[in-house]
Amino acid sequence: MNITIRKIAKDLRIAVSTVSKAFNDSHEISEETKQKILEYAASVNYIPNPYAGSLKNRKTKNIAVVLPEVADSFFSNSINGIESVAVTKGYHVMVYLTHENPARENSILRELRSGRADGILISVSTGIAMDSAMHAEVSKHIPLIFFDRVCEGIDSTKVITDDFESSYNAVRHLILKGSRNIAFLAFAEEASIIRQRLAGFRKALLDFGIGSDENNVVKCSQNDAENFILLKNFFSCNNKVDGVIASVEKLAMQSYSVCRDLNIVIPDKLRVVAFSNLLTAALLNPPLTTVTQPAFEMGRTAANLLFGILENKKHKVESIVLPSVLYERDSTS
Amino acid sequence: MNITIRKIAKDLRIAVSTVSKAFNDSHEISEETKQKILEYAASVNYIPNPYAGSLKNRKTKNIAVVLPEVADSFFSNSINGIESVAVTKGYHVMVYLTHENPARENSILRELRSGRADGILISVSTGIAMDSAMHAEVSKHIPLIFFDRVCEGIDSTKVITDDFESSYNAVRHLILKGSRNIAFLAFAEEASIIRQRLAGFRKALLDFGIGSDENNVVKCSQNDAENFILLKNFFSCNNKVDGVIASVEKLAMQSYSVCRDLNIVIPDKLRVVAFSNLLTAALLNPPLTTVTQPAFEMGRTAANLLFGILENKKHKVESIVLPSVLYERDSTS
DNA sequence: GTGAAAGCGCTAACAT
DNA sequence: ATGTTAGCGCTTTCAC
Repeated sequence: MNITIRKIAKDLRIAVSTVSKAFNDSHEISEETKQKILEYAASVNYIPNPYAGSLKNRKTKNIAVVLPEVADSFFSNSINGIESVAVTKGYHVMVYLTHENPARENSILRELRSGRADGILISVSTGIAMDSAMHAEVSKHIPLIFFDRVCEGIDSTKVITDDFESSYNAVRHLILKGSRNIAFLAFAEEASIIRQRLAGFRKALLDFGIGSDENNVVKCSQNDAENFILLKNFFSCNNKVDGVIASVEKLAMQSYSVCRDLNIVIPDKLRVVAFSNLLTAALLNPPLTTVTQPAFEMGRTAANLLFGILENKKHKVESIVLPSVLYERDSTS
Repeated sequence: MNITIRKIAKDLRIAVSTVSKAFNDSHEISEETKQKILEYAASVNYIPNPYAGSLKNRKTKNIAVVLPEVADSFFSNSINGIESVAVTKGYHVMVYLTHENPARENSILRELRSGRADGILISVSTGIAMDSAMHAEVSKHIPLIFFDRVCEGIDSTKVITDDFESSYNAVRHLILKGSRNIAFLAFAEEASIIRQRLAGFRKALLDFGIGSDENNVVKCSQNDAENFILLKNFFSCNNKVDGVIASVEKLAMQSYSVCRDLNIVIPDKLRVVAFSNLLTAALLNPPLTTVTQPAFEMGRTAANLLFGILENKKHKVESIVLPSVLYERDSTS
């Protein structure tokens, strides 16, 4: 059996409440007994059960991080950001993966209403409506903060990046480098980030008078194999396309593979810029120009916001925008 | 206030124990009342508090995954493997990052004795002794399974890969391709995996009569900036080196950067093979030959083993070895 | 088949 | 300053 507060009390012949108060550093306990208790506890290696107290004060010191996936440099770095502040606040991080499956995401959120964690940090998967009833409902019961991929229609705190502007800038960059026929590889148009990036793309085409050809928006799917074929077809059949915006990392990788197969030389024949946090971007062949999201900072900011809410209950809904940065490399030279 | 079992009992004018039993599908409850209770519960959206029961039966349905880092393709993929089985078993995954800091790792393990999670899956950080007292102690109190980076001296279940053999094979591969002066970039020699990989390296040099020159083992540090300088010096000063084994992904990336700076052409002047799970390995310049660990499977296997222990208490200590595979690419052609 | 009551480990009134 | 007691939400004997 584990050692409990009650056992300590018995061993020391004092009341459990005294022991409890000693641990909570209550001022109504004499320094002397406090010391005695702490020392004894340390000697028997006492570690409080975190969930016993949680029953009363409903604080587990756990937070849930809900993500589409983890094997992705954006998400893994945002976990780093979240963890960096969780550690300092004494919180524990639970990770939930939705694998871009709305049904799975909903069931995770439903479960999270149980009180398993005190708050939620979420980046919604594609297919989740911008006013998802489940997300709205859950956020009413437990502090929930969206980051990166948000439900725009729900009035909850959000931490996002300037997708519209950075997409606009990426397109302008391609145009300045000489591209005139630019394609946008859209991953799941329902996602907030993709909508924004697509809007920035269209606005740039318009502003620079390149003409927005709807055919230049390639609607990709969730399936890697399908996308590969899709992209192969697209690039084979549209050889006037001389610039491409990959709206997510995966699509950039696939574009590289496809171009290699098709002997399309980047950037000579096709310039590529991708929304990506890949550490290896500079080592690719050719080095990849990226729009890089402040993943770590977004995670850190979202976590800070959540702990602010958790610690003093006052929930001022806010929307924070952290800028992405364009790293110019050889794929657009 | 949240809806509880007690409220349901009151609303339905029955005893709490009856409600509890209904949820646990007890046979001593009539189908009729069971139905009534379940329906009512669903209608009011009842979700049991997971930690209330945990006080009695000490089962939280949480497992802790302790890792050196998460922004690494091996670890993120092993999380995927772990999650894939946790989901089917109804377990929740808590992620702890040690950042290769033994002190941090020990404090995490200490905390984990609190009962916050039912079991632990851990890949130890460098600097942790192979017979770490803390790890040994914790594993006596709570099911703990090592994966990949283990404490060899502790008698606990482990899931590893064939580091010695795959390292040996990687060296042989370099030799067959023509390399005669092979260096080993060692990341933290204390780590179990590095020791094994180093041993495989030395054995191969011996077997093929290439002569093991201790100077060819570069002891790298945890610090990226330091390593960059270290490697730059090494490659500048040792231009007879014509093959290199990067014992971890990071060191491969740094070698690529260094070679680019030094105008060392891979593989003409230097062949490179790296222990790595990088998805982009094939897209690098040049495509990188890798020894790839079965990350997903290792996570999945470790999790299955843990749930086995958790579910029927019988703990037969075992050591499972899953093979890595060598992907030959242009960096060693 | 259903209910009453004790108790899991802890906190927080409320005494003393 | 210290002790008593009543829960938190649930499970689990043990009665009925």
